[in-house]
Amino acid sequence: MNVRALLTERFEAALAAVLGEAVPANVQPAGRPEFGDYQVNGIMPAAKRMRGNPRALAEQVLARVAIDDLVEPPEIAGPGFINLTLKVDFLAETIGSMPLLATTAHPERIVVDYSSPNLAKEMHVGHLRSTIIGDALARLLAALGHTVIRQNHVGDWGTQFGMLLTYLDETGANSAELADLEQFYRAAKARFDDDPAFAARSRETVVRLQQGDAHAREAWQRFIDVSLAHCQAIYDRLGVTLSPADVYAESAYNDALADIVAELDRQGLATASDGATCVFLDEFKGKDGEPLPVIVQKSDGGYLYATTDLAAVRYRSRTLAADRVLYLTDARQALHFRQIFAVARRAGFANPTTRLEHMPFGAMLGTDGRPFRTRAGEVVKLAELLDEAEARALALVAGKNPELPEDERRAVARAVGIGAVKYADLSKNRASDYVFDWNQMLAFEGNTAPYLQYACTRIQSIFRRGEVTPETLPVRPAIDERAERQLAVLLVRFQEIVEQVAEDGCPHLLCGYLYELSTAFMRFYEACPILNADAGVRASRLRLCARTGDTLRLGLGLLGIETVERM
RNA sequence: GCGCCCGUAGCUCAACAGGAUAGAGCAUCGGCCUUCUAAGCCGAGGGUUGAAGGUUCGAGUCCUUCCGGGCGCGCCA
Repeated sequence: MNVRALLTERFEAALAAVLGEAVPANVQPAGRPEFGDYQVNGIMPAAKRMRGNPRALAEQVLARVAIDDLVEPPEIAGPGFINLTLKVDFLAETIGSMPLLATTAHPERIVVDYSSPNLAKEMHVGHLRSTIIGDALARLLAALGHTVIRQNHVGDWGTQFGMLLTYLDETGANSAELADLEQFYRAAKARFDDDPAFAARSRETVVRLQQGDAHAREAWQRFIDVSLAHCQAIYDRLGVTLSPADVYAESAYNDALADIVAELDRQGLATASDGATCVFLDEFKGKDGEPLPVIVQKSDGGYLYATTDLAAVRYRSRTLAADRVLYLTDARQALHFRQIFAVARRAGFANPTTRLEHMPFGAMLGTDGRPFRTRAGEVVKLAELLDEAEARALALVAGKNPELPEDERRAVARAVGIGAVKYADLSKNRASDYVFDWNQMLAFEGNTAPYLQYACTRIQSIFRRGEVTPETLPVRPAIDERAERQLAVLLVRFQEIVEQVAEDGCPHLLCGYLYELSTAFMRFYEACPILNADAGVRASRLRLCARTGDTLRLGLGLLGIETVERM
């Protein structure tokens, strides 16, 4: 149940009845404990528009609003806030009988375009954000009952493939030698830069490849297969839900590109400019107000990523029948996607009802605050990052809990290490730049995955020790102590947080919530004896534990983070 | 030059639609393990939210100017 939405609905109905028009109630979680659990902030702006007295309006609204099943008698505070305190009965009933997460009444078909590495190179830290944030959103949207279509738009067709295939051809490299893609890429690049004849052959190879030359295609396929296998190994290790079936590569759009340009031309949107084919839209101006082009075909006849992205929009909107398409890419591509979406709308490649949303994320910075540049030899491969994370976690687990058997210790280290890496990324607002810092990422304290995982194990441990199964517990908890109440109020907020993340695409909100929930649980755990309490209280507190554990596990699950029995 | 994003405690980050006294973690200092896992809990210090104006009952949030950083701007993706 979405408590915030419920309160908003009730207050907006009352506001509409009083004012005769719809105005936002702006219900938010209360900023301070003394203000209750939620506060209504919409009275003051509404009163201002009506040139009325906010407190008087608040009284009128309170006379009309039907909320006594949910909250204690509300208070009007300050210039016109309404403070709401949830009834203990409502908290107990919600925790006792409402599902953790209700599915949406309006399921949609949602394409999530994420990860999308370039297959010319091995995956590195630069691919982390798209992969991890995208996967969390895909899981979360699916859990809300939407139909999620994952699209891994891998780069398998760029000009650098000419260089790689030519080098592959010349060296006759086998699969084992290809295993280190990074090394292979560097060697090919060095050759390309040093040897003009090799560079020329590379460019010819691109042309042959795009013409469908059998030999070139065979070598290309061999290379792609190796590279994709690398990616899949990383996905499996990360616990990312992408599979080979989700790969829909750039090359898949090849056959549509000519038609995209032809269609733009047919509609009079295409303009020849310096030999290239461009689309100019009024809303995009460059310096001195001169129009900014979207180039869809080069002067040599080749197509560009803009063309491919337009074809992808059309495929997703028409063929996949998406209601919504989410693009998880670098913020640097913001202008590109604004242009693509605008052109796609104008040309009718996207149905008018399809929502196209770029969900950008910030740049990768080093600890010095400078942009994290991928100079040759300085990229951190994802595989190495994950090795390091697991090794650090293993050392920590061994120190903290030496009694754990070897195999379990390894499993815990994996969950903790991988979880820490994913959570470090998920817990930060994706719009901000991202400081890549080993120590920060692998510090297992505070708002981190291990803290949340630890809270889960504490709960598990209580049930083990008490030899209690949650099914035997009473449905409704009694909520008497302050720590119990604070925990309960957070527990009933889960639905509203998940729905907000689904809307905004910001998993850090869910992270913040889960962390807050965990700290509330830790305080409850310190303040309220559970197993040693009298039978009635004990059962009630175990019910709160069970609900907290279920919420944490589900929440972490939506983020793609594993939990363990003990650690 | 034009445009987009960013600037919050020493560091890394929050602050949800303009709401009430800007919050966490790390680091620093001080407490708490003979009772459910101390990866924990409790407490202390630490801020002119880059600067200056403006809008209003109220601004970290909106507007203007400036400073500082990042990125983008015709045939790479």
